[in-house]
Amino acid sequence: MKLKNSYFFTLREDVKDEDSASSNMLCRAGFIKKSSAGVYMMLPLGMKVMHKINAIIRDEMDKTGCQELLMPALIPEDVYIASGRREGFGHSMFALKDRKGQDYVLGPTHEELFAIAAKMKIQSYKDMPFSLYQIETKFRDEPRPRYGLIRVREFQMKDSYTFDKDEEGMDEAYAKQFNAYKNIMDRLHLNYKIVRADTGVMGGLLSEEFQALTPIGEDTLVLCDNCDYASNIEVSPVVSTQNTEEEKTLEMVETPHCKSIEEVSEYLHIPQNRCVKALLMNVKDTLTICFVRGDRELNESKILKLLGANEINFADDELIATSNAVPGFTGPIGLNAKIVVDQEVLKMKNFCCGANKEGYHYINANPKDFKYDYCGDIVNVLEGDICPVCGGKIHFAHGIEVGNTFKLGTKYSKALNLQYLDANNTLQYVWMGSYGIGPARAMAALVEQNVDENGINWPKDIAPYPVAIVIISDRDEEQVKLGNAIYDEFVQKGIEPILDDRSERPGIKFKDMELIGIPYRITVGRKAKEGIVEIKPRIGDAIEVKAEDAFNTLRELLNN
RNA sequence: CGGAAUGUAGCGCAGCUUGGUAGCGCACUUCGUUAGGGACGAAGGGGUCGCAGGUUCAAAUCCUGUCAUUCCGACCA
Repeated sequence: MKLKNSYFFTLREDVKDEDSASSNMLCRAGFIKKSSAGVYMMLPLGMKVMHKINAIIRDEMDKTGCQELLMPALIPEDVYIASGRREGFGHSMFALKDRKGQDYVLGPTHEELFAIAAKMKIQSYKDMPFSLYQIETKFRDEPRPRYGLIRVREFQMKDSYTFDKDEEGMDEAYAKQFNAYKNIMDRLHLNYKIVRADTGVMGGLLSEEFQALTPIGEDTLVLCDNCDYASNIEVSPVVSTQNTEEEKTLEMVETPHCKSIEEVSEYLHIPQNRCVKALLMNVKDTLTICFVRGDRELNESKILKLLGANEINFADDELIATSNAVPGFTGPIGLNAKIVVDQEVLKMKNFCCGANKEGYHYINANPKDFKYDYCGDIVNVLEGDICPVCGGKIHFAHGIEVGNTFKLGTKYSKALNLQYLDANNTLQYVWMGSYGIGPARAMAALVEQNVDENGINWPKDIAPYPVAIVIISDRDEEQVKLGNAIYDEFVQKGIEPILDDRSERPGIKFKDMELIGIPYRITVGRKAKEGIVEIKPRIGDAIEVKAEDAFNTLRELLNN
């Protein structure tokens, strides 16, 4: 690309309304531009990077024997009603009507259509295994788009689907895809962790996430100091220990105006982890009161799973009035409401909890003092908790979910009646897996991991162009001639460079190439007449080479 | 969906309290000087002040409504 006569611009100042290093830099460097909330234009430089990322993804998918196709984005709503997911996605689905009044949605993910496609092919067990993928635009009406390309409402996703006749086959297909995902992450040079995760709205048997590590990541990852345990906090089990001290006598004490657990803890000089707090929730319009250790927080996925519910909210005053609970002083003893107790609470002794009486708490409460309806692990782990695998200590990290793999089992084949005849001539359901990667998220995550005060620092294979040839002065004929000659040689030999042939001062050209993150710069300057140019990496010192050696030297640098 | 804020030139902002010729920096155009790390001088071009309604002789400014964007929550692959 020759910059003169190209669509190329950079911004000197930070961009308002961009809230992360990656989105700010990508906007300043002219890769992307926000169009509306959570919707971006992908500009030419951004497209270059997307193509490189997608090429790696396609290569690894093709290697597993996965075949590429393309599904529509515009899909009749019925398809999702049939699978039972229309309700599950709810408002996060973009919905519209055609001129005849027919209901359509814009696809948020495509299990249904792939199952329908599979139906056209699968009749017998001999028709499997096979796998399909696409790179397509997905639409999800996120309540709160954020962090540039990281949480958006319209985005490209590579999604693949595997079809097998039994669980064993699915496991094998999963392993192949999983391995391809590892290769993709490695080739993208992402710093990532693979963690166990909740299956969420996808359903199924197993979900693992490929998480790019960065402090702005929206997911909390639970890692062990000692072993390689790695899990998304939403499914990390809490390992609790039985308190063995002797039970004391239950006693009601005055705690005037102490509503929060912090206030109670401070007033009574009892640490928060020796208190039990109440969370007054609304589950299916029933007041559901959860009791957890004072310093814990409720884990939404865990409690929904325990109760078999889809949604949980805080209870309103009206709902609270259906019981004798006193907000701020709610305790499990003598409480007439649906009670869910965290398993850890049952191992506590002589704890403090609300007395269901304004201004009073109990001390020395014990599990034998109250009844409950449900018990389970319903809280988040904390840093310093015990690793469920090795007993070591756990710590947190934050990640961006770049990829996700699911063993779906027969959930969708059952919903959509995807069956085959086995060797005994009986109908069986197909076993499916689904696998997603967000290429633009990967791009944003890469920038988050590779950015400094001068701009982006792309990995060599991902950069929009691996090298920029900078002509110091466009009024120096020899420089212009040599710069163009080197450019032509590179193009002819298969490396596509940028040629900065603009009439700008050198400083501007250097700054721009650093901002957009070109890994190497060939500077054609004052020694051009001697046939000597400089090669400078994005970070590091320049070397001088003869112009005729520039290509080979650079190829070496790119390959090492 | 709750709480808060902001919409003024391509980008970043001031002006609004106290109504009276629409401004600054960057970017852009022309000329000159400059030329290996975001130059300097001079002269210029560019804006339905988010939109609609109201008050007023007069509205970027005051009032009402509305839309959009952002932040904190809730929510979320």
